[in-house]
Amino acid sequence: MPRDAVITYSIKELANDFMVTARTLRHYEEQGLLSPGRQGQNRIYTVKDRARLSWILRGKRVGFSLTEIGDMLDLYNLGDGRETQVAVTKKLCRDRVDALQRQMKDIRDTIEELEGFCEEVDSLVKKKNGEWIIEG
Amino acid sequence: MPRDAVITYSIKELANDFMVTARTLRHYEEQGLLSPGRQGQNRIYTVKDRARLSWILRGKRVGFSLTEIGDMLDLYNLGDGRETQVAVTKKLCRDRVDALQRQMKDIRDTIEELEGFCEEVDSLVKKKNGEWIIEG
DNA sequence: TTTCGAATTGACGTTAACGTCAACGTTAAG
DNA sequence: CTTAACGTTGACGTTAACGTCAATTCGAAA
Repeated sequence: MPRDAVITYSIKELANDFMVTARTLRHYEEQGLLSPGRQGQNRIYTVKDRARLSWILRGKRVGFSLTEIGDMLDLYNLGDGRETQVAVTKKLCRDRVDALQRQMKDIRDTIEELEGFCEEVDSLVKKKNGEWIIEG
Repeated sequence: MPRDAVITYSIKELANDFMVTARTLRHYEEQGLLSPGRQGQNRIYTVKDRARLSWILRGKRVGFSLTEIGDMLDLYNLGDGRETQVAVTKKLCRDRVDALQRQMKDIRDTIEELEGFCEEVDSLVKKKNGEWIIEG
């Protein structure tokens, strides 16, 4: 029972919730992607850490490496509004978006190809049946 | 100059065309993804090999592993029209398509987030300028 | 107080997808 | 004939993203 009303998670809780191992969370921390607080020696994860992890995992699913994800998370840590930094950040952002859009096209094409193949298989079977071929 | 009118490619030609190394093509062959003919000792790639390679690389771009891509290419080698095999093949196909569609959603979400962040950065700068803050 | 479960920190192992390098064969040009 | 360019087969190296295991430590329950 939490003494305060602050929602936190143990490493295993968070790991289970996101279907990853505790080792994975420690690894992400080693890589600087997460930095949970400590309660004594143990890690305690907040809701913000949760959101961050969610972002990380989605990044992975779309094919980014951990270092790339780290870079993207760093973008959020601007703080200083130096004009050049802002410009750089926005360019990186747009580059990412472009890459993702190219990836979407690839996926669409692959889906089409797979569905086309699926139909091909169907018609192949029907043809066989049409010629009264019961089994190959 | 080719003696016949059959279009073929050397390993380096193909590699250059697709912006990969020769080693990569040999690696794909080791993994059974490609099986070019030989002219003496040298590999000769046909137009079919080209198409296969194109498929492989697109598969990579959408996040499949080489073994997964190999499995998918094997689907095309049905030949035997055994009913069960056909069913299995179609299920694998559909599973792939589902996975790809989930991936598309992830990508769309990520794009949204990135664009949202981009605008956030913009408004942050304008605010600063509105308050006559030239530089952070 | 002992014991148990959950967490921690090293540190080394593993897999995928190539990179890199050595040693060698072939062919066309000078 | 010899050099260069291109190709070949091992075979070992590398990086990323964790897995795995050993040796603790800590807090709560029996």
